[in-house]
Amino acid sequence: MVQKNSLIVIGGPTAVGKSALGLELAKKHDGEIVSADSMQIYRGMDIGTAKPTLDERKAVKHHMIDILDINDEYSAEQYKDDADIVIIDILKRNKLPIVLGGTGFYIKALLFEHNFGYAPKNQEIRDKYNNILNKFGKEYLHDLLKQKDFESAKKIHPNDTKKVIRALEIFEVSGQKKSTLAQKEQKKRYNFKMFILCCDRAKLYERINKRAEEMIKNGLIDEVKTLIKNGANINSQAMQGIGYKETVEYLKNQITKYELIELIKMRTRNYAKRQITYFKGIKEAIWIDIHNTLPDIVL
RNA sequence: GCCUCGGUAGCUCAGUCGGUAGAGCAGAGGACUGAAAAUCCUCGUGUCGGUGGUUCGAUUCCGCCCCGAGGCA
Repeated sequence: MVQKNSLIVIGGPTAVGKSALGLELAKKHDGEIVSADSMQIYRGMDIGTAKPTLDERKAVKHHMIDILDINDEYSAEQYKDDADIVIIDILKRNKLPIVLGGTGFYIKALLFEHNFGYAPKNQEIRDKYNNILNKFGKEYLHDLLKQKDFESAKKIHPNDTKKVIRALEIFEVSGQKKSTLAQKEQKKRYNFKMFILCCDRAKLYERINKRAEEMIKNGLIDEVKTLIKNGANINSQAMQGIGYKETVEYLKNQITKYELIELIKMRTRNYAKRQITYFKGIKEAIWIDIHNTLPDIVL
């Protein structure tokens, strides 16, 4: 039996079969799904994100899906805040929250204390450092971080300018170093039991390839056309999703339809691999092979 | 039939003025603390199309053959 105030977490690479398991668990244990997916959160992105169908969402209540407009920005921190509200509400109604998704960073932000104090995104600061980057280069930017936060600079590779800039941003916004703010021991914010679904790599890639073909057949290209027609910014966070940015390239005649499909397959495989690596880093995770008979998860 | 250009890592191609070769992508592993479907790091031996010749030594030069693309007829 699950302790009071605890939740189930289901993670794993894309296309492994998380949704099906989540639905099954929710029905069995009177649960509700709290999606942890950085792309299903956007309205209008359905086919390319393999969003649960309306029927599925009618059968089991889903949260954290379709809550943003296509051009909205979002962050792991905001996800944590929004998901907290949802989870507290589910628990209040004596139901089981099932956090389910492939965005490991969101899951981690939700489950563990990060204690970053006040260091939100600041576009001006990012622009400033991006300008410095363009003018003086990666090494110069990294040297700046060395002066301000040597420990973080040591951890972040000079080529990883995105993370270098974020560390600089933290320092400038909060006046504190990222390296001292980051806690070594991550305190849990919830009682949870976490399952990571996985399977044989070759089988996973087969599923991914097949799903990419189906997305095209099911109208991904039209979905992207509609999004753009309705004002989607091609450079928005959402439109960087796999399948979306590639379809934009196709619509600009930069790649053929065949290339589009193969690109989506490849990028999704790359992504799945990164997801697996990310989840490997979470000690609490219990790994389950989906190809053995669907696991009977004892709560 | 003749001429030209190709045939090098799973793929696309670089290169070796003759001393057995290297990038990108793929693939594998890894990182990730307010952009995460993002961003970044590490890992490259393959009869250099085949076969003869020249040479101390050929993937590199020469001959012949096979395959592909184009041109002339």
